[in-house]
Amino acid sequence: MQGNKVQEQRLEQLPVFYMEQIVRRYRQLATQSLKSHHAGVSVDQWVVLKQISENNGSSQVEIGSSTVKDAPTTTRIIDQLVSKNLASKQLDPEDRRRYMVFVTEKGRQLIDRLLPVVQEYRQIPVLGFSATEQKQLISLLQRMLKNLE
Amino acid sequence: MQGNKVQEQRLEQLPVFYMEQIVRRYRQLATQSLKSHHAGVSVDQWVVLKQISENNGSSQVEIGSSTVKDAPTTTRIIDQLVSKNLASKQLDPEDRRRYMVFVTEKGRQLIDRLLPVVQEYRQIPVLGFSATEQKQLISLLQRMLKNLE
DNA sequence: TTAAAATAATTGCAAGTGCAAGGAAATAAA
DNA sequence: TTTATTTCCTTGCACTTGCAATTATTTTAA
Repeated sequence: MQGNKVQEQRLEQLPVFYMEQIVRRYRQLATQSLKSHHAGVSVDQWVVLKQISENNGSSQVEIGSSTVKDAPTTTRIIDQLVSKNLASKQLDPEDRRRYMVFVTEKGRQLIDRLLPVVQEYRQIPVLGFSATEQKQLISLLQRMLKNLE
Repeated sequence: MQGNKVQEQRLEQLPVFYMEQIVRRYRQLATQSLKSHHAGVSVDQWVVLKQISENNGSSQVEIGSSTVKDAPTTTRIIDQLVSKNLASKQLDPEDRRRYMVFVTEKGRQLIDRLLPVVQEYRQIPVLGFSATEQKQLISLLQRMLKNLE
């Protein structure tokens, strides 16, 4: 029976299988690290806050596209930052559909304080990787992403 | 000001940044593919169902550990499969804490029907990858995972 | 000028996930 | 035996996320 059996494929041979675990554990690690430093922000909030600071005054869609999050998610995260007084929104007078998003002074201070913390846990997954290996990895990942577009 | 500025790190240099996108798009692709073939099961349900079929009669913790999902998630997915008549649970008479999980005939038929579909979309992310590159990738991912343990 | 289409942001909802807590049964220790 | 610990599974809750629908505004086309 089943003479034409398709070749079996184990989960352990699927890159995505590992990636799911890596992403999950990495997020746990990051969450934990932020918490232990009393960051007061989640991983996503951190990423968006940092991105705002690098594009101060840009719109929510711009923030969203640079962090690769959809519009509703971006809205919600920014609102969380605003309610924590780390960011502020201001209607763009030249296009009243848009909000210009800014980092507050408190937000900037938080960034300065957390930057070294973040830099540190970001290195953990690639501990022991040579520069070449890191580039290789990134390149492979970019190709995968392209395949999925 | 800020003379000792930490070296900036762009999101585009973070492997995890790509992995999140890859995982997300891959899941979308898989979901869509299953739906277009009227699978009637989600991606996670598929993975668990397949895993059950390869370890017929094993307990939920065993299923969970082989798919790397936690106990509550495993319970819920299995219950979904049971309610769809694709799997069945049966108390282990020798250890009445455990349930032995089985694939039903309907479940087995579904697996046979979906296997080629799944095999196909699983190849998409690594299209154009040589065997060597795939091995390299897996190896790098395994090292990352180890770093995170 | 008016109508249609596109864009920015928001809201609501269904579904999934992680985590903590709890119940039942088995095992180990007292 | 009795008690304590461990294991397997389940339940509840808070939180996130993807998706569809909606509003307000701007841009394009008629």
